Amino acid sequence: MDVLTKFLLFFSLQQREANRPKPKMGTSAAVKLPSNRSASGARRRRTRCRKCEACLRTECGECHFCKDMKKFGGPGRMKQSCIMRQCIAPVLPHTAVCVVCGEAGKEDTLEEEDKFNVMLMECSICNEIVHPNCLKVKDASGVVNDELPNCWECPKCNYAGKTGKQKRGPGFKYASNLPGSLLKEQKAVKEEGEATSTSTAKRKPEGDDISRHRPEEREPLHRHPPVLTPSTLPRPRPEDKLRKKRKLFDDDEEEDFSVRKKGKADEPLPPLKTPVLDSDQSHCSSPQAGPSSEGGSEPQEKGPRPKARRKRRLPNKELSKALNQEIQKTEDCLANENRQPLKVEPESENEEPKRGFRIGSDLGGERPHLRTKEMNGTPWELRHFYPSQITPLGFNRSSPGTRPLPPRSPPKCVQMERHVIRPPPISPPPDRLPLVDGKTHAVQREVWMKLFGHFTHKELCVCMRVCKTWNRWCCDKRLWTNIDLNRCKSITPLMLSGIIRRQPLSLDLSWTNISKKQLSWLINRLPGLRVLLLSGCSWVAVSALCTSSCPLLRTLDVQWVEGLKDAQMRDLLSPPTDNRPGQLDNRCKLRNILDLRLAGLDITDASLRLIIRHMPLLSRLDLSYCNHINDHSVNLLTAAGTTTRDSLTEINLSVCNRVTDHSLTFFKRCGSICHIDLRYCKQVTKMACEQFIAEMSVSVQFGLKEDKLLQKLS
DNA sequence: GTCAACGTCTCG
DNA sequence: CGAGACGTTGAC
Repeated sequence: MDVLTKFLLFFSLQQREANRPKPKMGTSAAVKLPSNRSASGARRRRTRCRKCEACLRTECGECHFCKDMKKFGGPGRMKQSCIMRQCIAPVLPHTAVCVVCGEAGKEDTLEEEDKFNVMLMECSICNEIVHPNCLKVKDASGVVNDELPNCWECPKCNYAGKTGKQKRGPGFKYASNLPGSLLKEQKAVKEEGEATSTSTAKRKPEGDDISRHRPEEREPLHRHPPVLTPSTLPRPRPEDKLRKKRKLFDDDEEEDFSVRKKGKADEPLPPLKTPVLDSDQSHCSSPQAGPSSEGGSEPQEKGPRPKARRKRRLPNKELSKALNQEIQKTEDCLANENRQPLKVEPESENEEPKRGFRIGSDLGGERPHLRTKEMNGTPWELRHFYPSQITPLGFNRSSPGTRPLPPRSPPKCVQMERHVIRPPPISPPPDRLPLVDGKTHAVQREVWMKLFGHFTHKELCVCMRVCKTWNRWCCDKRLWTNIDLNRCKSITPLMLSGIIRRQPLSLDLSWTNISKKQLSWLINRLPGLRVLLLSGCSWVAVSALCTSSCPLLRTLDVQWVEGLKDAQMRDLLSPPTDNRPGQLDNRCKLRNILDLRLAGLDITDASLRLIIRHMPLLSRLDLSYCNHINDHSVNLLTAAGTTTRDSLTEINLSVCNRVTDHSLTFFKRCGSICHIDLRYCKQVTKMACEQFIAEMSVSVQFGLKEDKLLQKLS
């Protein structure tokens, strides 16, 4: 598609957004909040949008929360939504009404441009829900938070200079579930990015603000419509995301165009502006407010929000790098994005002058999902705090805060850490590529898919930046069944998010520095994972498997894991010790393992006994370079009554110097053995191997593929 | 009234 | 600080 086409697409998306159905508002009967709940007023609980991909999914039945549900045999105590169904854009309840006029939102009755003033907006700081039109304070401007539908920082709070944190009432949840490490990392990442983005972030808001603010009061002037220039095209940048508005309700999954802000120097491409901006306002429909910036933690910081751009350190590998980039960009776009400021805040000067941020924001609106919630329902904060940053794939994006802060100090934002998890898209991707003229490209998706199937992951990441449709297509699980991050030094939150989005069947994290929390977080969100390669990782990280569930895991590679010995194997293989009601599953979490790779570990027969006991389906076992493995170990594995005796088809004992010829006699008992690797076993002789072949020939024909490498012939 | 699950509290 | 528990809200 050419740029123009993309833009057109963008516009159409915006329009859609504008037209998207709004939640019905309840009647005035709805609960009313205390009129003065200003700062601490109780917040209305939000409810599912019922339209996002997450809401449309069925429960996975495998996540932690599903397992707690009575319907899945759990105790039902946790009362939490399935992880995969956590709403991306929770809406105000139907019963919500304006604290001023007592009426529900009326956005359905107006055109896009006017909707904003008549829709209910919840202040993320004081929690007040009002129609912007009902506010008396006209001078001040509110800052819309795109991350969450109908959310903003109301003019009063803005004017007061409150920061989200300060103001934030008790209602804002934090993503307490997220792995701290992830968060931290993200944070770090963000900060890096933010440093650069600080100004931007704020700006955005500003720009946005301007545009968004009540039309009447303020002129749309502020907003500068982004100029589209061919060059500007769509690469989604982080910031863009920020800016984008999210379409809250849209079903589209990924959107992708991102517009660039004009002024970013960073951008590779010249900044674009979208002409459409104005229309963006319409986006407001789901304005979100969030204390944007506030990362919550420090009020001050808000000001200088980091720019959206993230500069994260990229992993060494190209793929990881590409993945990261792709994630960032794409997701930005996708993600819903950014908050849009309604008006310009009184802000600080530091910030950049309002630029036409909005541009980006508009675009951004496309994806609702982005706003996914966090686990346990803490998504809000994320959104509020980092509206822009939150993206499905990448948690962190540094997004600018809504409000500009004075100091540029790097934001610490504690809250920034929170991150939103966006479930993989559930809606079917478009079958054809939309063209500028409204028609579609003749070549169907499946044909493109065949083409994409020949690309490397790195190339796919590049393709994902081309346009929204390609983004969607290139994210197809079929193209990412195996994600290889082997030896990628830095596993970033964005990468983790990207992995979740792609739901690979096989994941190679070998020789990475992944942390326990990251791995735990990841595993819990990859219920369909079949192959997990963790060789060379630390035991601390691998220990995440002790508490995480990966029911379909078939292949586990923990070779050369530092610190993994018998005691650790026990922790890994032992069933959960929690016998409280509801914790019914006391079977080994790795009971379905078929292929276990333990090369280079200091394990003894104690571990083998556990393996025999807990892995009844074990077919392939790699014990190479295990110095404690000896003939007795082989005897155990092949003893009468053990499941491994019949299930083992391949065993690797190469470089096990304590194994002798005697082990070969034990293997004769194995009914299914097809491959025995005894290479470099000093105490195994070629003669013994030949004798084994001769004796087995009665029933099974073996051959020596290499010296001391026995393989069944056939 | 029932069911789902949000958001906060509590405990380890 | 994170995970779990649970009161309560919101939808139907």
